[in-house]
Amino acid sequence: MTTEESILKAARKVFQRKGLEGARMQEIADEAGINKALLHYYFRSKENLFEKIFSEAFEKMLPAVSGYLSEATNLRQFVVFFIEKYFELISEMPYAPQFILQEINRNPNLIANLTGKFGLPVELVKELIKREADAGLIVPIRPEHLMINIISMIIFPFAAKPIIMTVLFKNKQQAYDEFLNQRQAVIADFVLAAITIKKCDQ
Amino acid sequence: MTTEESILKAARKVFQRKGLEGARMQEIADEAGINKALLHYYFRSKENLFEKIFSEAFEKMLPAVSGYLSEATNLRQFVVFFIEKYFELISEMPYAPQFILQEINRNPNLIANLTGKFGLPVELVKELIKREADAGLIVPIRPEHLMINIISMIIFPFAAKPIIMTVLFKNKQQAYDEFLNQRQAVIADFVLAAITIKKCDQ
DNA sequence: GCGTGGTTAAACCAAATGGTTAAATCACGT
DNA sequence: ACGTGATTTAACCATTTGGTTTAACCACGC
Repeated sequence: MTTEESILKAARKVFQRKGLEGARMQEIADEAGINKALLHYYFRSKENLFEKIFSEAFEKMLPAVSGYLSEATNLRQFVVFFIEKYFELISEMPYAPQFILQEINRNPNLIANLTGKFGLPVELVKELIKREADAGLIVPIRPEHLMINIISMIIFPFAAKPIIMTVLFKNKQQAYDEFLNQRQAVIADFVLAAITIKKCDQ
Repeated sequence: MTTEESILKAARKVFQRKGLEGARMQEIADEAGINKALLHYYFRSKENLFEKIFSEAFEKMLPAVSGYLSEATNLRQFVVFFIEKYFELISEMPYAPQFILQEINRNPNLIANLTGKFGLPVELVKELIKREADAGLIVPIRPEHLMINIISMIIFPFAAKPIIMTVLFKNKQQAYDEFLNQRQAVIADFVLAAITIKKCDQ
């Protein structure tokens, strides 16, 4: 691992836990196993480094999903595939959502710089919903609600990990990890059950 | 409104948007329409003021719900009532969840001071689920997953407001507010549809 | 009128922090 | 051996920021 990589790794960790204002350059240097001078030798300023970490996280979290989804031919397929992909994504960067939300909350301008570059496949979902609702296969639901429902159920337990672990699992790390692992399947079942109209062909 | 109240109101606003480290005492004073000297005259230190705002938010968000829920006699009732109450709560303090999550993420010790004072009605839900699943009324589901699913779908759209408003609603405040208003009913329908087993008595 | 407590203004202090600098060292290929 | 870029050390600077202090002011009830 090059020095630059270890700096970025350290910056990711510190920024994502503490936020821009809470992070200390010294802490990032320590975490990277180098000193402050070298840190500035690589990345001139805190803002500079932060901007790299933030946009990296932002770009990874949003558009990654929408890309390979156009293939879905029915809603069930879409839902299962979407949940699978998004779960993979967030498992790799569990702190990113909380980090992004906090920083945008603190400085809404951050969103302006990145707007337009991304999107959710609302149009596709809208079409799938319309077609299958007309065919009596699923309950009609606004695509925005469906998407947000799914994303909420995936992201929130990662963002709220410390609280949930305390309130629901007596701080047992293992019990919580097991809980998280179950969720991909649980959410898929939950969503499909919620939107599917069951046939009564008895 | 007394000076103390206006300080607390200002502190709530600034702390919840910027976090402990991002907040400036001067900004809180300005927001309250007073000067820094008076701010310290009322609340000796930043930590002191922050602690008040944080534990206030924390205590309001968690246990408020679990109290008046023991009355529920069936799961449907519980779900509807829980969603209604939690929605009321969060509508009054939409920034609280994001704030709490961020601060706990930054300093996990914050959770230790408050542990044990609260809880979610998992036992009650577990009983209701068991009874009605045995009776073939609902799909069996771990109570923890059900609770987290519901809470996720309620909280997340508030926490992610700026992003969702941009990605899904072209920054139209009105469209987003309308979306949020729909969610109480949408979530209730969604959850009930997900857990209910429909009778085929044709 | 007078004291008391809320309030302001402005200057001030000490600590923390982002950032710089200078000199020395180290590792490496040439 | 030499040079170059990476790295360290340590001191240093300027700014920000939480917090204090002092004096004056104001409104109020007694």
